[in-house]
Amino acid sequence: MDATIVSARRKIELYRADAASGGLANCPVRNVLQGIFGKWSTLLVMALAERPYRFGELRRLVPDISQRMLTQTLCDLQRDGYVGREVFATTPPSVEYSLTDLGRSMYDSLQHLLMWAEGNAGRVKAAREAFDRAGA
Amino acid sequence: MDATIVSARRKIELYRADAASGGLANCPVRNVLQGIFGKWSTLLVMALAERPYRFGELRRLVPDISQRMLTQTLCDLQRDGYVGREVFATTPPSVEYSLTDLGRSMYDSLQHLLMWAEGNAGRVKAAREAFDRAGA
DNA sequence: CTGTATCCCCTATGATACTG
DNA sequence: CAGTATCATAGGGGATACAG
Repeated sequence: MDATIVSARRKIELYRADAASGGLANCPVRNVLQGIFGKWSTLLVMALAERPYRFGELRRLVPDISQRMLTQTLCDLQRDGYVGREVFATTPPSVEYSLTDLGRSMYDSLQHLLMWAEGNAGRVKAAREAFDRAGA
Repeated sequence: MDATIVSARRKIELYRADAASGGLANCPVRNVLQGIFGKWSTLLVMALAERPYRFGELRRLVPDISQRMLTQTLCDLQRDGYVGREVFATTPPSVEYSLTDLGRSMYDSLQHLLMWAEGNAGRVKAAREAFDRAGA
């Protein structure tokens, strides 16, 4: 039984840790993951890992996002401690967002998966197409 | 400009790669991530990383999941090439699910984030509570 | 420029019942 | 045992208009 397998079992337990007290919805690991994998969260964290951005800059950088979701996602990331928000009393006012140390730390771990996704997107796509062909 | 920053910029570009052709929904990296971060996907991959499981075993292991979502999530994971499905012609029939090489490879990269989440769930929780206190 | 406030819709998820 | 089919629902997400 190697380290990977042991680790997997431990994580299942953690994932299910609070199953007794209200179901998996209260699981701490799951709570963290849900904050990271919103539709826009990962993309914004990636952007802010590059450098701080202002609100409008982010909007231009990610043209698909609605203003509502940009505000909301940034607020969620700030609430989880990944993103810091600094207001400058210019006229008109400007707001700068940046990764906190916690956010940077999280991003370091997230990167492994991002790189994997980047390198294996073709394989996954091929698997999907093969599966769909077989079904049809 | 260190490797992390360069890498971040590259990923943003990849994330947005197909923005022209139908929006970020067609982004290859995003497509992969969405398959991994469904509500139950990660948990099932973690379980199957430990050892192969039969359908009923998984259901008992994850009592919160509905039968419908267990079937559907397993099917999605199979479609993406992460999970293999083997039918045994016993009576009554039994079906065994296991991670493929692709699934194992993906899980190796996912693990970094899972370990981070496990080790930092407390920090994130504290950040949320501080944020909510300030707002209230 | 940086947000809030509404309204609306659609998809992911769940509950339940039925089948090979 | 291992699914399918059907119906119902909540909430994530978008469009638009307004505000400090």
